This record gives sequence, structure tokens and C-alpha cells, in this order.
Amino acid sequence: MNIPELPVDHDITDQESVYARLRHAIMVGTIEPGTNLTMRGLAEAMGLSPTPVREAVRRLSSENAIEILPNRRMAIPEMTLGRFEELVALRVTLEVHAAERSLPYISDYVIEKLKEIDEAMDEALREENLDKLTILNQRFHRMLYSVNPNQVCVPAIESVWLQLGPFQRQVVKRVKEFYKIDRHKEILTALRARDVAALMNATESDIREGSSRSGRLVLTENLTTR
Amino acid sequence: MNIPELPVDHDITDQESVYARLRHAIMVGTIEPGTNLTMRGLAEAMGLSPTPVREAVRRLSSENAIEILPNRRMAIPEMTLGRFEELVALRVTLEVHAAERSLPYISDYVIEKLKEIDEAMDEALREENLDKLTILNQRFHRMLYSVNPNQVCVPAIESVWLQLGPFQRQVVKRVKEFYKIDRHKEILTALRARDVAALMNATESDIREGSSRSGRLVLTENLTTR
DNA sequence: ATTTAACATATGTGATACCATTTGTGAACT
DNA sequence: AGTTCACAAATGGTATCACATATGTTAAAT
Repeated sequence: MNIPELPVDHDITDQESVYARLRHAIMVGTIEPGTNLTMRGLAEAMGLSPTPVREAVRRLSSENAIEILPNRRMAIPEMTLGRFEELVALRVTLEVHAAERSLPYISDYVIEKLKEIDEAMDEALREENLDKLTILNQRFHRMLYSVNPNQVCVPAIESVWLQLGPFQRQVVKRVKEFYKIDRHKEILTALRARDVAALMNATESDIREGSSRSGRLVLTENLTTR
Repeated sequence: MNIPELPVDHDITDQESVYARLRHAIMVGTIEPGTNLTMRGLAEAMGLSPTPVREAVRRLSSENAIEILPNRRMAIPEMTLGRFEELVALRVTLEVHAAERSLPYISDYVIEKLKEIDEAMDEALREENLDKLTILNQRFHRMLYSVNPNQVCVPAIESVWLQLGPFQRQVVKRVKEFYKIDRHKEILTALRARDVAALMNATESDIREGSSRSGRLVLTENLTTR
């Protein structure tokens, strides 16, 4: 298993750095669904004792990113078609909600920042750098929702991202086949016009086209090939 | 501080029992907003070493039920009017979504079970047993959303409950002043009729009237008295 | 009397040790 | 060859200890 390192912020506890590393790895899909994890294995892989690893893993289990089996062993959950549909539906509901409640707080400065992220995404797409694409896409959405000063839904949204993450890698390869219209451009237009309805529409389309269709295809293909 | 004990399920780890106890205490509002917590304090209060307590507390911090301060100390977050409005709005969105997606899986058996819970709530209201009322209300909603076999939003919903919990105690006393129409009866009627629109409406009204109005009043009163 | 400095106490963090349980392996048996 | 049993290794769970940092307190200095 390959858990990418992350820039080490000093003055951070080991537990938090393990948490950040695992979270990142899961979110970009580095760890395959069904992978079994062990405290000691992870600890050794990161050169730490099991103690901080346990705390990080427990946190991720509470975010439903890691599944605790009845044997007290841990694994990255498998994806099923039913669960996938529910997760995408929840993602749409949560992100449309978050976008709607962010609009009143949007500034031209933030719109400019979002445009820059979107341009970087175009480049990542040309380079076919899928990890980068995933990260930037999440950054785009997170920044939008975070302009709401009392924002409370990003954690819930990220939990959904975490649950879709391991499955992401299989899906993202297909994105180019499906993602014809750039919905981020539509989101930006809606933001500039302060148009709630258009914003909600664009957000929903972005999510649906970005992963829903291709994800469903991958899952149904897997079913037929088995 | 008073952290109620919970029925001890054997074959459960200490970490999980601490987690369950703290979670329950927070959710019914036993612990006041702003309370400072310490690992060793909690450990001593529960007769355990700090290790399992740390893991439980970390999980709750990832669910935004416990706040980790920059000093590495922990506290139950204070409530503000802005955060409260956001939490209620998120609760409405999530629970309306969950209810909608549960309806197709509803059976007469479950409707009967829900009716029983609702009747127990009527009794708790007569007895003015507010803790029991809170627990039963949560059980009612959780059971409804859980009939969806691929359900993935209950954890997100419970995270919101956790964040509203500490503030709950101040609010729930007022509920009688505001909660005139029994929306649970409306929910049951909508379920029996398999009427999506009515179900979503009743769910939203239930949440709004159950806590939103009285909560906002408490918060604005606090602001003026300070 | 107020502020500052020094010291004692309390707290969070992480490594280690020990135990119970589970998993893995290999030999004996059918 | 397949199954079963016994033993070894691995793993999770918790307590304890050591260390660094933060907090609280007391005494000295202004």
C-alpha cells in the first residue's frame, strides 16, 4: 500500500499528521476499496508507534471512511451500486444546500480565486493528472462553501467525499468520456450574476456529470463481469 | 460534571463505551456549552486510563461535537445565533432528504413502530420528562431514515444533533410554548398515504417548530441580557 | 498594591509492555 | 487429498511511564 507523504507542518501532533495523510490518501483514492488495514502495519509504514495511529484511524472510522469489522479489524469499505446512488444523492443535496447558503457572502475576490482554481483544473485535465484534478476540484467546492462565515456543512460534505474517494480512482479515468460541458464555468457565471437558481442547477449538474454517470457505469460493468 | 452511565453491553471495548456515554451525554444536553474537558478528568470520572478516553474524544472531535482548542485543550463549543441558524437549516435539508428517500421502503410494520414511539413521546410530554422526550424524538427520526437499506445520511444527521445537543437543554424547556400542532402525527399520516410532498412538509415543520423558533428566542434573549 | 519571576502542578502526547483474542501454519489423522 | 487439531505469530485493547508544554500559584521586586 502506498500512502503519500504530506508537507510536514511542524508544531502538529503525530496523530494529526497521520490523520491528514490517511484522509488525503483515502480521498484521492490511493487506497483501494476492500483493503485491510492494521494499526501496527500503518504505524510501521509511518515510522510511529501504534498510539497516534489508533487515534487517527478512530477518527476516520467515525467519519465512515474506515469500516470497523466485527472482528475488530479495519478495512476500506467496498462500494455497491445502492450505496453509490445514495452517496451521490446526498452529495447533491448537501452541496446544493451549501452553495445556496454561500451565495450571499460571495465577493468578487473569491470569484477570481475560484476562476484561478478552475483554470488550473483545465491544465490538469490536459496533462491527464487525475490526482491533481481531484484535489483541485475539491478545493474549488470547499472554497465556495467556506465563504459562509457560519458554515457547518463542509465536514458532512467531506465525509461523503471520503466515502466516494476509494472508488474515485476507477471512476475518474472515465470522466473525460462524460464531462462534456464545463459546469464550473457555469457556476462562476451564476456567482457573478448572483443567480441562486442557476448556481444550484450548475452545482447539481457538475456533481451528477462529474461522477454519477461514470460511477454507475463502472459499477454495473463490474456486476456483469462477475 | 455529570455524565450519565449507560447500560453496559459486554463484549464492548472501553473506548466504545466511553464514546457512547459521552455521545449520549452531549446529545441530550447534559454537558453545558463552554464546558472544558480534560482527558485525565474524564478518565478518572469513568475509572479508566486516558488511552480509551483519548480515542473516544478524538472521534467526537471529528464529528464536531467536541472542539479542540489551539492550546490542545478541549471544550464543548458555545452556540451562536449564526451557527444555530446554519445547523437548523442543515438539519432540515438533511432530514427532509432522508425522509424522502426512506418513503419507498416504508412498511406498515415500521409505521406501527413509529406510532408506538410517538405515543411514548406524548406520555413523556405529559410527565415533562425532557430527556426522555429528546431520546424518543431522535429514535423516531432515526428509525424512519434507517428503513432505507442503503442509508448513508444518518451519521451526518446525528452529527448535527450532536452539535445542537448541548444547547438543547435550554431550548427544550420552551418547546411546549411553541409546539402546538403534533407534526409527528402528520408524518405518520403522510407515511400511510405514501405522500412524498406531505412527508417532506411535515418533517420540515417538525424540525422548525420543535427547536428552531424556541432556540432562536433563547439566543436573542441571551444577547439582550448580556 | 500591582506586576513579574520562579516554581510546582496539571495536562496532552507518544512509546512501550502486557494480556486476550484472532489469524495463520503445519502436522497428524481420517 | 481433505479435514481437524495444536501451536505459533500477529493483532487489537488498555495501562503505565516519560517527556514537553501549559497552567496555576506563590513570592519577590517595583
